[in-house]
Amino acid sequence: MNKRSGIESKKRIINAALDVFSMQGYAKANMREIAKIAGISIGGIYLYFKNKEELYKSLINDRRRDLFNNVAATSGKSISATESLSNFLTTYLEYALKHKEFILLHIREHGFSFDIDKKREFFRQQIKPLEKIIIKGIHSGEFRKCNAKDIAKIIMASLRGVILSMALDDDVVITPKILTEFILIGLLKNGGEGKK
Amino acid sequence: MNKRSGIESKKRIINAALDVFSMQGYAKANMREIAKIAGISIGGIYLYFKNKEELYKSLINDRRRDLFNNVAATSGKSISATESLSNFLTTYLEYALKHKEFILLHIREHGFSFDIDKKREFFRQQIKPLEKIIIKGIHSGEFRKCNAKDIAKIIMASLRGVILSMALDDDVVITPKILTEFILIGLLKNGGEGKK
DNA sequence: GGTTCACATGAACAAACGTTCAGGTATCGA
DNA sequence: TCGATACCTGAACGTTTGTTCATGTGAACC
Repeated sequence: MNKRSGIESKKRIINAALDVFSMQGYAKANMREIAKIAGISIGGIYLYFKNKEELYKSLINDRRRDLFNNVAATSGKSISATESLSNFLTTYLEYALKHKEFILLHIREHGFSFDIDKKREFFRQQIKPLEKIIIKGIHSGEFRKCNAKDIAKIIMASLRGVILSMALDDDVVITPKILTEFILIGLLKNGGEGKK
Repeated sequence: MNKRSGIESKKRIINAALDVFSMQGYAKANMREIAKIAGISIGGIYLYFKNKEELYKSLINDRRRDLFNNVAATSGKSISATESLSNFLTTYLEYALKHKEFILLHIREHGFSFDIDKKREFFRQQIKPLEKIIIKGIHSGEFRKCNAKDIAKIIMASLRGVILSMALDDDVVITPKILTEFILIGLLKNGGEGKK
């Protein structure tokens, strides 16, 4: 084999691992296949990662940070709560479409494998900005009065479901626009003004 | 060991398998553990199921039929589309809470393991009644004009996400009532009457 | 040329897995 | 008591897996 830089080899391994882990799940994924796809020998992987678990964790943490930065980058800019919400949803959906493999992996393995605490923390941090947007919207009079915490949970859960469905089924396409609209105005014709 | 009826043994195996599969996922689940929990020997399992895959499939198919019957039982009764929708959501949420293990298993393994076609068919059949409800609501004037297919997809995806979140996080509790309300009236204060 | 260093290899090992099978046991009708 | 039947056992087998390690190779410096 050609001589390569350590950095390049590591990158190759990470990419291959992301492929294999997301296609097969952690348990079924096998180091030999990752090595093959990365164009390196089995032993080679262990030069860069202590073991399978470390490889997996490293992967997940990288991507999490990435997603988090993406969301942070688009928040705080917009003026109205409606706009903020739209941006929030759009950022997530677009990121998810770009990184299907990561999404699949993350949802598949969430709550089962190691590092559960980190995962819960991650999700909690995802909800926080959403809750803020809703509170802002209520205060500004854009949104109806509601329990911001509950609604944030519902929206986050729905978003997860939408992303999951799109990642799983190629023929499920839900645009940020139509999702935002649905979340904003609901189904009823008269906007449910009879309710509190 | 005590002598048991074949039927009882089979039941024990199915229950144990559901536990183990949903906790560990298909790949990591191991026959010896299932046997232990079921209170039978490894060899014993193979008296009732050809192999691991058949055991898994049998499990999944049983539960799917069960859920399907549940949904079918509560549809068609109600009068207004709003009521129908509420029933639909409630049935799913309640079933999901009762059978967390199955839900976890189903979502975890969807699109990855064998029998993918059956799974897609299952999801398509889930969406159909929902779409009908929406069309009914539009015709009756209860719901705003919208693309019923798209909205059905969004609602189904959201429902999946809500169920997933509740199954994964014990502290995420979303009642059918609050979910229904949210889907019906959305977030905006004025119901978005400016939109088409 | 010799030495050092970073990078790479894949046979070998131990553990864990799904599955098989030769045999064992309780129950019951004859 | 004697099969016959239904139910059950777990050692054994072959395979696959994660991981290790003795060994190899090319480039850079002296």
